[in-house]
Parts: sequence; C-alpha cells; structure tokens
Amino acid sequence: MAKTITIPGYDPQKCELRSFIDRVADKWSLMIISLLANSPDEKARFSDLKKSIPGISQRMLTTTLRNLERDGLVNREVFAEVPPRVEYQLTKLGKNLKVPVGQLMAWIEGNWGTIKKSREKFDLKASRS
Amino acid sequence: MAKTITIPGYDPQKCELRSFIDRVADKWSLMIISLLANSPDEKARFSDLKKSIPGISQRMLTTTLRNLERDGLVNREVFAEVPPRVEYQLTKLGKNLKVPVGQLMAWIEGNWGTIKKSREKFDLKASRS
DNA sequence: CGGTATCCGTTATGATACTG
DNA sequence: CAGTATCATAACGGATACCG
Repeated sequence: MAKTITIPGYDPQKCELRSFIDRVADKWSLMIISLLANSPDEKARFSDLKKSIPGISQRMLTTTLRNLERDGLVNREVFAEVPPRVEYQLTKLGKNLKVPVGQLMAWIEGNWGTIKKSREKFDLKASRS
Repeated sequence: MAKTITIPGYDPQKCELRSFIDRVADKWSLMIISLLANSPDEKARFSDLKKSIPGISQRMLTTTLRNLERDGLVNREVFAEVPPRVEYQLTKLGKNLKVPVGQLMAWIEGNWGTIKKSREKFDLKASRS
C-alpha cells in the first residue's frame, strides 16, 4: 500500500503551495525579482526591466509585474511626468524573498554546466532506442 | 535612455537561465523535489509520489519525473518484480539542489499568509474600479 | 513612456483508455 | 504498479495596433 510522504512544517492541503509556485515559478518572475534585487535601491523603471530581460514582450512584463504587485512583492509608483515614468521596487516582503531566490539563482549558475551535460547524455541515449 | 541592469556573476545571454527555470519552476518539479528530499533515503516509489501530490495526474507525474531524470536531479530504478516497482531517488546533484529549494519552500510557508492577504486587498481594490 | 485590447498559434496539461 | 497513447481543451504568451 502506498505511503503518503509529508514535508515537515508544510501541509499541501492547507497551504495552497501551488498558487505561489505558479508565481515564483512562472516564465519571468524569478528573473524580474533578481533584476530588481540587483538594481540600485532595488528599484527600476519599466523600460530598464524591458531592456534587461532578453526576449520578454511588453505584455508579459506588464502582466508579471502586476502579479508580483498583487502578491505584495513589488511596489509600483507612477510619476506624473511627460513622458510618464513608472518605477517598480521590491517591497519589504520582496526584499525578503530575495534571499532564497538569490540562492536558487546561484545554485543554477553554479550547476548549469552539469545539468547541460546530463541532458545531452540523456538525449543521446534516448535517440539510440 | 534605458539602463541595462546586470546580475553579478550571471550573464543572461550566456547561461540560458530560462531553460532551467522552466524545469525547477514548472508546475510540479519543486513539489516532487521537496517530497523526495523528505522521504526516507530521499527515495520514493511512483505510487507514493502520486498519492502525496494532490491533483497531479499520472501523465504529469511521469513527464515531470522524466525531465528531472534528464537533468540529472533524480535517479530512476526499476525492480523486476510483479507487480512492478519503480523507485525515484535524488541524485547527488538533486540532493544538492535540496538546499536552495528547501529554503524557498520554507520562505513560502512562512510568508504565505502575508501573500494571501495582499492578494485579497489587491483584488478588492481592483473590483472597485 | 508605459501601458491596454485583441487576435491567434503553441504548449501544457487533464481525462480516458489501454498495456507489460 | 507503472506506465504509454490519444484526444480535447485551457492557459500561455507573442504580435500587432492603439491610447493617455
């Protein structure tokens, strides 16, 4: 009979982990959080973010920032200027998240080579069958 | 003129960060890694994982495990028994990833309440416009 | 500059049925 | 038990056009 594995201090039924994973783990969020974390004052304007993230569309940048704002990770400040300026800054909660996210990014950076090799090996083996 | 923000020690052009984020950050991977990390011996069989992850379909569990295996994070061992038994175990690399993933999960666990409140507040404000 | 609205193809994922 | 195969559909996300 199958055993249920449990994670200490975490109940998958109670905490809808998935809801948050969908945020941290979507296509652009981690990237945006890392960029903000490494900006002066942990703050950047829309166009800077757009320029700093290769391949992101305006639509997705807007959408992702809104979601981060909704989660209280990012603050949005509009300046009444012409042309308009909008700045995004990590909130206290966002700055806090910076730590684990930074460690994850560092891990990826450090192990990317190994992962790539593993993928090649796996794909090669798969193609021979 | 827009400034490009850079992350120290990480070049978005060189390391295809996105490829890996897509893995760690997809719908089920973090969950599976955490479960394996908290299993005895960091090892569990297919049916245990299935039972421990509310809502996952058999297809997605298979797919996700294959991808984790491809990245060298998880090892798959088939036992020639009837009925068959298949065990998945974190590799050395996977055990290593455990650390940053665990911290992220702990962060989520600790801040989930705050995030939920922020969402409610945001949605309420949005509905009044 | 920093959006929003719309259209639309691609991908991700669930349901279901079948298999060694 | 642990898959695979097939189908259907929902969600994602890019391109484009337009606006304050």
